[in-house]
Amino acid sequence: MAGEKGKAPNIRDVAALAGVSYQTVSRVLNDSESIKPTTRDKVLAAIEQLNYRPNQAARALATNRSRTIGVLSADAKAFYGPTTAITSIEQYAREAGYRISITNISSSDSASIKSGLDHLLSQSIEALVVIAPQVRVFDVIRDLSLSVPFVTLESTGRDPRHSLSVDQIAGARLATKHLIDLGHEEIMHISGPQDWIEAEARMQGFLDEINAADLRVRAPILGDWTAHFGYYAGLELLKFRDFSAVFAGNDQMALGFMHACREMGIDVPGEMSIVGFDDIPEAAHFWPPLTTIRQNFAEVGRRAISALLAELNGVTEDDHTPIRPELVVRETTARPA
Amino acid sequence: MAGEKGKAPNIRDVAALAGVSYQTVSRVLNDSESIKPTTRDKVLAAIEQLNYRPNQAARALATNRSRTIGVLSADAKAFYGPTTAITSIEQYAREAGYRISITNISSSDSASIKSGLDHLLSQSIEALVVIAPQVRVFDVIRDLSLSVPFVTLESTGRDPRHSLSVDQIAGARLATKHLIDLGHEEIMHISGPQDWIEAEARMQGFLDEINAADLRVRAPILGDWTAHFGYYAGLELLKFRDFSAVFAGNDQMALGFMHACREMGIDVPGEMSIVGFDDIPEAAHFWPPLTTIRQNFAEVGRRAISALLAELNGVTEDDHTPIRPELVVRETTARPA
DNA sequence: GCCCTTAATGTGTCCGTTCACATGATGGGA
DNA sequence: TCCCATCATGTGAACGGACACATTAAGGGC
Repeated sequence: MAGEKGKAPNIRDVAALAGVSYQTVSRVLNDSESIKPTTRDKVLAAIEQLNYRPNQAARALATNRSRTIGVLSADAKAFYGPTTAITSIEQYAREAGYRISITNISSSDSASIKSGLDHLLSQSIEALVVIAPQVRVFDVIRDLSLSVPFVTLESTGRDPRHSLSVDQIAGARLATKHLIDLGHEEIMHISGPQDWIEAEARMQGFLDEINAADLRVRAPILGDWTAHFGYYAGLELLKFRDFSAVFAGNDQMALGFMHACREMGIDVPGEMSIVGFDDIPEAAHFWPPLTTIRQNFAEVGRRAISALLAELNGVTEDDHTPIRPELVVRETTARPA
Repeated sequence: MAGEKGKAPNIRDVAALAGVSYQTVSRVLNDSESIKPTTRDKVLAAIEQLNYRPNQAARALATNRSRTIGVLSADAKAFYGPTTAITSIEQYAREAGYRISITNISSSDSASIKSGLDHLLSQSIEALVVIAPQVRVFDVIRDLSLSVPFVTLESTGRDPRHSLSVDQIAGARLATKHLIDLGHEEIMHISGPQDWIEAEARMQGFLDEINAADLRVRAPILGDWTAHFGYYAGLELLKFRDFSAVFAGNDQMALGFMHACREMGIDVPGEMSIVGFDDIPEAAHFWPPLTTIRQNFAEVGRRAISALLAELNGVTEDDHTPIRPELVVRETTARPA
């Protein structure tokens, strides 16, 4: 209401109104020690009256702390996981007095990664979360020899000090083992894009388990995470019905694959078992409800911030135990015919 | 590699190395007129060598421009739309040299809205995009009498100067009319939460069309956007099979409803027609593939930034024509039995 | 060769905040 | 009554840039 005109009030305006020095106001803002309650109240009243907000840019400049955490995110076509993680990151960061700055990169070539990273770095971020688990991102990061703490949300153990994630390999093994335990011997894997670490890890888990059971290894199909891909891949693959189960790299591709099954007149799970990955909220309502691997994305986000804050505060946090994924059995898997 | 130690280099370090004054460096950075090419190259070389990055906080302080656009986003349970819009906003903002700062609010009570807005405002954002179309957000914004340009992504025409969106009412009418044209006379609507403007608008469109056709109006069910809700609502509603078609407020609720249909042994579309809203990428692969209303979220994001930038540059942009949604007919709708 | 214009570059100040240090009140012990 | 610790508050600088203005070098007309 008041002071609607001209410049925003600054700390000296507040000081003048409260009849104290600007330093006193600063002390109140940063609730330092040794402020007489009466003065504090006066200052607070002045702040209120002027609708004063501290200028973050000035504060950042003076303290040399931006209180910003950068998030580098891949332009994923499957939204659920990354979005959940980012929301959670934002929440915990804000609670800790940080803000986040997000940059999306649309392709994984190093120029675009570099430009995204540059955009972030130029904001003097204090820490970095990378949710763009494309292999190449790591090379770029290594080249830049980042001076800020960072974590990447993945789990292949390439760089265990900086990575943090649901254990993708374990999840993939869980999924594959479930199919094997049901008696399937010819299992197909529809993977995510080759340059995604998550995709690589899930494929790894799949292969590990197949080998452990001494089954025939089939070359996985490389997809792009979308339901569309799962559908078209299904149409192709199902021309030769030489497999009885599919482990899809994510729920969307599983959905597309089921669509193809229906169109080809193949019963799920009677003639074909399917397992997805992620447990997106819709998965329980697919037809049939999808058996899948649940991962706790929000927890990943929480831990990311917690790890970064610890590092910012000089504490080394050693809780790099991967978060365990969980098999959710619904109705797309059964014993082979 | 070089200068790995201590403080980040500043403009004077660059100037010293290049053998010019700091002002010359500043000119190169802002590519002002009148710089001798030789000098520019020297400066550029020094920048490169020191791996210098301008300090955004200092720049913001000096220019009184944060180059930040705030995004206030609801913690939506249905991710596709908002996420797509945000990604698009980020992209276009970055192209225009702005960064975005996102704040998620998890509930729509005014305290939480206010705190989210405060968080944003304290970063001296230059403009604001609100993707939290809860009714109450508007009241808070009005109370604060914001001094920055803002747009909200909705379309009820409450505040036409500041709103921008796919025309939700038209979309809902399209969906409803499609059902009516097929011959349905008892049509149910499962709406989004009452405090969401989008939900209100879709309901409005539904009612308009029902009235226009002189059909019986049934009280819509108030949902929460999730597939779970659609499912449980379906289980309840289908006890009384006194309707032959459903218009769901979004695709997720439609999916859950279809799940319920199947469980109750009701054939879709034979005995029950269903239309969703949004056209999420998975909708084409639901079983049966979902008839729905497509809206172009990315375009909404693009226009939001474009409108804000225009306002920041003093141009008034009058292109508030709502973006037309589109009916996508797939396989969940048919003539009533 | 001189003066004036203009292109190219340099100097002082300010942006709003915090930090290190300085100063002013208050009061208790001798 | 004086002094010194302690609490409370004030003062000058600095952070890293941008802007307004000042200055210097180069070029053209006479």
